[in-house]
Amino acid sequence: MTTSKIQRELQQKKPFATPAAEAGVALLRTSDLLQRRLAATVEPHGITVQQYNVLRILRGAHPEVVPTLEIATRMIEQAPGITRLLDRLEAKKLIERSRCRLDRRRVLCSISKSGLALLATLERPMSGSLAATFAALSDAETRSLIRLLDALRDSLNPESVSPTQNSKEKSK
Amino acid sequence: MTTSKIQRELQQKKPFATPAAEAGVALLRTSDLLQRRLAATVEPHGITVQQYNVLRILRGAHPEVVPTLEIATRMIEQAPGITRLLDRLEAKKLIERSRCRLDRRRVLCSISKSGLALLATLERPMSGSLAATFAALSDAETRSLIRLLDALRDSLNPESVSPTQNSKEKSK
DNA sequence: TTCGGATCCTTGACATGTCAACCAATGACA
DNA sequence: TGTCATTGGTTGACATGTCAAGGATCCGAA
Repeated sequence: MTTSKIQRELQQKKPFATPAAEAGVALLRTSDLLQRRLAATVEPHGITVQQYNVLRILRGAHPEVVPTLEIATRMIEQAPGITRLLDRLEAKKLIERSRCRLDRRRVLCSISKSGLALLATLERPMSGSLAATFAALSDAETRSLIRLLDALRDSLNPESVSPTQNSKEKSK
Repeated sequence: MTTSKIQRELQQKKPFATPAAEAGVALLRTSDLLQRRLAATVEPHGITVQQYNVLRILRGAHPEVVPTLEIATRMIEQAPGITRLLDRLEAKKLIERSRCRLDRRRVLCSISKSGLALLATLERPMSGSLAATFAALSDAETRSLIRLLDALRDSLNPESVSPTQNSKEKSK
């Protein structure tokens, strides 16, 4: 075909210069759409996708607790965002926070009973949204997609960013 | 392998329930990383990736002009976000806006000379970042990825959202 | 020609994310 | 035991996105 699907979606006149450019746009756009679908799924329950992810992390660790910055690492986000995200979750009583006794700098987080209940409620809708989305692909295709994305993340790791990328010096 | 790559990245204890769940997380996470890399690429030049995309759209139409809502459609965003995004671009003198004479409700946007110059400057760094990212994949793999993502977007289109998804009525 | 409903944005209020700067606690070393 | 860099988090200022509501304009029918 002469015009690609994504090109039509964007009503773009000119074709992409490289396959990489097209794949990049396709990746960002597809992810954005998925993000929106998932957001629409959790939104009626008063949380965002990010908040949902934090709850999942905390449930995964349950009954152990997780320090704030470890959550930040597992999400991709910066710490300040996590602090406030946790503030909101705590305000909704979906998590609990307490200072670590051994190291009083640390704040330990854990999921509350209602947090667990909310996750249970969201289980079906969320896996339904995912299933509906990936119904477009066969199992083999889904696994293939996973493999390709895994390879991409390898070259996207902060460490492997080429020198020309970095405008800011991070030396000590 | 018993534990997937993404599972290790998230330091997740439990394996994914379904391939769809794993693929969903992989998609969102990979896209987020790409988004960050691209953001780091344009940031030294004082714009965001979204602003860059708007400039690309306007350059694509140049010398024709584009009404605000058409930009909103091509980006995935809602209109209010676009208005303010355009405000910032106009403040930086990268675009120009004017009322349409035939239909005074419309605001027509076009890229300015310095907008074009900025895009020219960003050409190399941006395609470099994309190339570096997709260097991890062969051409055939990149095309395969594009195809899989295209298929996903088909089932992610707002129209094809299953009824149970929609909490809000959108009937007229 | 004038009224009412659509269309195209824009504005206000608010959620959330980022960077820079800060505070508090820890831990190592003099 | 005092000092000081490091670590873990929080706060402030600001950018950007969302939803709801509000102009302004257009258009078609009475």
